[in-house]
Formats: sequence, structure tokens, C-alpha cells
Amino acid sequence: MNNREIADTFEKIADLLEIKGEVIYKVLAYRRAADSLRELVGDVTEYQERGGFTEIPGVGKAIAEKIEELLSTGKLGFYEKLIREVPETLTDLLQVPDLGPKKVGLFWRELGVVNLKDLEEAAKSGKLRTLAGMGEKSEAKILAGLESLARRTERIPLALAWPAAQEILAKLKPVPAVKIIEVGGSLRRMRATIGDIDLLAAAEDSKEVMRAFVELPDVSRVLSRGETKSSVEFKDGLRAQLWVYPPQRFGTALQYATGSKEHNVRLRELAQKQGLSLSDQAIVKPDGSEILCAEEREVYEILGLPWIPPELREDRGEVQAARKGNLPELLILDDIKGDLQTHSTWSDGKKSILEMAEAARDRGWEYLAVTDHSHSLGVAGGLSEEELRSQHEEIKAVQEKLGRSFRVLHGVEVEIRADGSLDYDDEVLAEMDLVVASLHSGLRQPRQRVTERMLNAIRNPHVDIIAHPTGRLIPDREGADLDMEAIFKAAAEHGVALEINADPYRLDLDDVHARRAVELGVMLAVNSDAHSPEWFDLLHFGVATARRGWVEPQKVINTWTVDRLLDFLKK
DNA sequence: GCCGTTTTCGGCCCGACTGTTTTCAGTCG
Repeated sequence: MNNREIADTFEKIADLLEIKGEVIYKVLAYRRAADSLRELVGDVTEYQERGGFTEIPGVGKAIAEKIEELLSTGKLGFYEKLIREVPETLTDLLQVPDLGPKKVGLFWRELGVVNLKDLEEAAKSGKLRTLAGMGEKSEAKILAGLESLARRTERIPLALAWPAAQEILAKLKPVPAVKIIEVGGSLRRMRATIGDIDLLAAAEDSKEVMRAFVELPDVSRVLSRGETKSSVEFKDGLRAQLWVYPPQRFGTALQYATGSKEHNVRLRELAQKQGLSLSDQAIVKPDGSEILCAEEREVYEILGLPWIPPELREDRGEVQAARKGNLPELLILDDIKGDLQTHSTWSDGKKSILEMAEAARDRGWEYLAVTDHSHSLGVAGGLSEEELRSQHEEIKAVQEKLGRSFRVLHGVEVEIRADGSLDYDDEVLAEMDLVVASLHSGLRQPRQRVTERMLNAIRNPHVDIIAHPTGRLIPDREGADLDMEAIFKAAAEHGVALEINADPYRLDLDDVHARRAVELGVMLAVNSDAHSPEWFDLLHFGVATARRGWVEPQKVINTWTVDRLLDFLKK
């Protein structure tokens, strides 16, 4: 079992215990352990050697023993006993909006409801409304929730949520009462996928803002409407909620609504230790008086912390680092000096090498690598060795046209074939300025085989960068089952950089992997994989992913000057 | 079930909205 599978087991245990009516703090303990395991950098088995599982935050003696049992037998007696008592399928019911553990427990005990089908029947036959604390409206809400669940596509990729949020912002900014409006939640933290869009506005009077919000075009349903908070669902199923606060309270509100929930818990604990109480409204002193924060920065200052960038707010040690003054100097978009994975009309790109290079130069970059596909990727019009050589002539011509102040590098994105060999001979690769290697096929090979292919590419003396290492596509395709630790170690040893692909449907490496890679001494490259100049605009998604991985600019090879970069490529 | 700048026992983050309630419970973020 891997980290995620163990975490899922504990999450399930937490849900079942909560439905059963176990004391909430036991439930929270399992949930915290699950979160910890999910966020763990590196493999859980490493803790067996160094100090044991109780070194993991939120894991004590009891849970450590359960991890041990899961790792050695793949099963857990405690869990098997629990699901004989509380039907496992009850956790599906928690996915229904407005339905939580208390009511699920109630329906199960009173009506024998154990799955979504039972629930639907009970609601349609009017049985739910007869229960204590239930009524007609609650019953109707559950039916609506069931419909919404059937329609809803899990989490929304950043690729869709980001532009949608920008559109909403553009429509609400002109509302006269709106002083400030910003994105909060997981979108502000730039997570790869978003649950719903959270928006924060500052206004003296919220009524006008709320009205404009619930009356946005394409709103299909108003889910709730209040003076401080409203939420809506759009026709395409996307959901958004808006909080409105007076300007003098905007700082605490934005901090609160940005999350993550776990980050906020850490902050409130810190506040408590100082005798303060932190909420979305204000910081309250022991004598009951309020400190108002118009700026988010002030919230952190009062708690004795530097401002923590939203991308770090995942409770992955950022509060502790802030207390010690050890926050990283994160990569910013302006640090990027060029793109090291781009395509032209020679393969599946939409624009010529000249057009791509001019667009890159006009963005103020110092260099661009043209890295068209190699021949075995037929669908993308991969280049034969002869075509690659004639492409070199065109690169030279473009370079002459642009002059010496901007450098065009002749690279290639060479296919790592199913047998682990590369698509070009070493002599051909040796002629290139830059070799990017990547997997596009055989992603579902068994762990050992696909890992070995990747390691083979890393060991090739001509390979400089591994592009989109896991091959994941958000939200449809999981990455290959790679031994990432082995890959990071090999990449560090052989001086091969790993890419953070900025395409918001990829974001690969992800944040957790990027952080671990840097810890192990691996260099990174943040590339757009552009097939036309507009794709350069996607780079900020890659930068955000790097920031979420605590990545500092000096670890990213395309923040370097062209001379330093060429030196690295040569080695 | 976990954990320690109040503590090895007794705590464990805060508030809005909704619906069913005469004062609160459940859910969500």
C-alpha cells in the first residue's frame, strides 16, 4: 500500500466513525493522520527506519500500529470489524450536498438507508420528512442534492476555473458599491483542481453586490443568499460563492477565505496561544476589543509572522517556517528568461520558428528552445533525422535574422520508446543544443518497467530535461506508476533537470513532487510546452505550481542567463 | 486518538446560513 491508499483507508474510517456517532475528536484524529499521509513528501516506508511512524504529524501509537498492519498485510482488522458494524456504502451518501454524517446516521438507523438508491427512494416516498429535525424542505433539498451529485464533475481543473473566475471578476468590478474584489480559496492558492470559485469583495453595503452576483448571466440556481455570503451554480455546473465585508475587515476576511482550512487552524491555534481569537471578522483581544485588519498582511503581522504567500498555505510547515523566518524566496514569473520546451510547424505546432522566437523576444525573454517531436510520435508529425538536420538550417537563419541579443536553441523532444531506448541515435542527440526526453506511450506499464525506461533516459549523457515526467492529464488521466524517489536521485546524480510543465491540464511535476525533487538536489525547468505564442501565457500556472512546491528561482534552469544555461547543458 | 510556550490529562478553530425549531442542530467553508 502506498501513502495515498493508507490515507484513503483512514479517511474512510473517519467517515464511518462519524456516522456511527463516535466522539468527534477521534474522527478528527483519523482525518488529520490521513491528511498528513497524503501530504507526506517521500514514501511512508522511509519512516520505518528513521524513528517510526509516530514522527508523522498526527500519528500516535494507535494509528502507527494500523499503518504497520496495512503495510505488512495489506489489510486492517479494525477496519474490517468497523464495516461489519457500519455499512461501507454509507460514505457515498456524504457526497450528497447538504447531507452530513448526522443525518446519514439518522437515515441509516431509522430507515435502513445504506446507499444512494435507498436514499432516493426514501426521499421520493416522503419517508425522510417524518424523521426528527427533518421536514419537507430538507427532503426536497436532498433530492436536489442527489441530482446535483449526478451532474457534478468532481473537481474542476485550474484550466477552466481560472478563466471563469476572471470573467466573473470582470463583471462584478464595475458594480459601484464594490471597493475591492478578489479571488480566494483554492483558486488563489493555485491548486491544480478547484472545488468551487470563492470570491471576496469589500463594500460598505453588501445588498447591491449580492444582487449583482446572484443575477449574473448563466446563473442557473441560487444555492444560498445572505448579507455576508451567497452562493450560486452556473448552467455548466460550476459553483461560485461570494463573501462581502466592510473594507476595514477585508484583510481578515480574505485571509480566512483563502484557506486552506488546515492553514487557518494552525493560525488560530497560534492566535490562541497569544490570548487572541482570530476569525473572518477580526482579531479579538482578551478584553473583548477588536483589532480590524483592512490588509491581509496585518493579520500575519499581529500574529508575529511575515505574510505567507497563498500558494504555501497548505499546512505543509509554512507557519513554522514563517515563525522561524525561514520562508523560501519563491520563484516569480519575471524570473523566467526563456522557455525550454516549445513546438513549431515542423511538428504539431501552429506557428513557424520565426514567429515563436519573435513572440518570445517580445516578451522580454533572452532565449527560446525549439523542441519539436521525434519521429516515432507519428500523431504529432515527429521529425526524421534528416528533417531534424534541415531544421537546423532554419534555426540558423532565424538566429541571424534576430541578431545576437536573443538566442534560439535547437532542441528536440525525443520520445522514450516502449523498450526504454530513445528515438534518435546518440550521434544525432549530440548535435543538439538541448535534448528534452519524454514518455507519451506505455504509461500504463508496470512500475518497475516504466521506471526503468525513465531511468534509462536520465542516464543518457545527451538528455538535459525530462518533460512532463509522470504524463498525467488533469482530470482524466493519472500519471504513470513511477518510482519517483529513484527518478529524483538519478536526475540529481546525472545533472538532468525535471520539468514542471505549465500546461494547466498537466502541471507535471506537481507541487509535492517538485518540492521533494529540489530537496534531493534536482534542478527544474518551468516550460509552457507552447504550440503557439499564446501558450506562453500559461507559464504562470507552472510558476504557481513551483511556488506551491516551495521552489526558489536559482533551482530553475530557465531563470539563468543564456551563458550559465549553455554551461549546464554542456555538462 | 493526538498532543504539550497553560497541560502526560484535558483539551482539541470560528462563524454564516438553513430549516426546524421556541433556542438549536446540522452542514459547510
